[in-house]
Amino acid sequence: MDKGIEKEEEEGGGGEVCDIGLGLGLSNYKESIVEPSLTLGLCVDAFGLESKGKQTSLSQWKHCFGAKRNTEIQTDEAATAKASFGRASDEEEDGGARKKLRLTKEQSSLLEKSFKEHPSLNPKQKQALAKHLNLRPRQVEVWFQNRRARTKFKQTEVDLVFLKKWFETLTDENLKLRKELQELKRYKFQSSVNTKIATSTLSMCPKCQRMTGNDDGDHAVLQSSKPFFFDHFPYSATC
DNA sequence: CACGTCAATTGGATGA
DNA sequence: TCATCCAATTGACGTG
Repeated sequence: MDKGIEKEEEEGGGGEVCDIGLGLGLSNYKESIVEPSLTLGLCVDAFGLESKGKQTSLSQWKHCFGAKRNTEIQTDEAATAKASFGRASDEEEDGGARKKLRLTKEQSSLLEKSFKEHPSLNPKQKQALAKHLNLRPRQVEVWFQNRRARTKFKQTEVDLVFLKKWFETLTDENLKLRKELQELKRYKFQSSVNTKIATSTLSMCPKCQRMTGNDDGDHAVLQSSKPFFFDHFPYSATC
């Protein structure tokens, strides 16, 4: 699970929050962590709550520190004023309500380019990309996840169009085959009727051993050919 | 203001 | 147990 990381990262960058009033002893958290984490437990503990949920905790956090919003806005404005690549990674510095981050064109295009090269990142690539884009690794990871989801969705749409067309083709084919079958049945019936009529008026010539019509003294020979309906459908609909 | 987009979150599955 | 992925969802923001 990346929950641990998520927690660290999303709550990380909490330096400013820390500065504005959650003394928190964040330094106790992990000295090795570059971006000190603001654990919800701090707020929760402070109010004797047990909730571990992120959202809950965040709302508790907001609830607990109503003044935060101003700081948030200030932070945001400050962040917006920064250079493009610097902006995104500042997004969660307040550790408060989620704010919408828009990646810059440069960041997006580089991520796209990277995605085209390899739709999945190994940790090294992720780290390098994050460093290069001045984003947190988690942000890069999330971007790739969302990007894969978008790709899959688009592919599904393409597949859907293809399947619809295929379905139409098969429906047409099915209709053609049914018609052909009906015709064949009709001709078969007609043929059997004709045969009955023919046999009732035929007799064998004792001389040449061929079938002749009774009323035809010229030995009009009946060719033993294919039934007449055979060539009506030289090509099956399946061809 | 409804709606679309997209970064971010959540929770479950899976493999090492 | 941990890292990673995915699906579903949330929420901020831009736009018509």
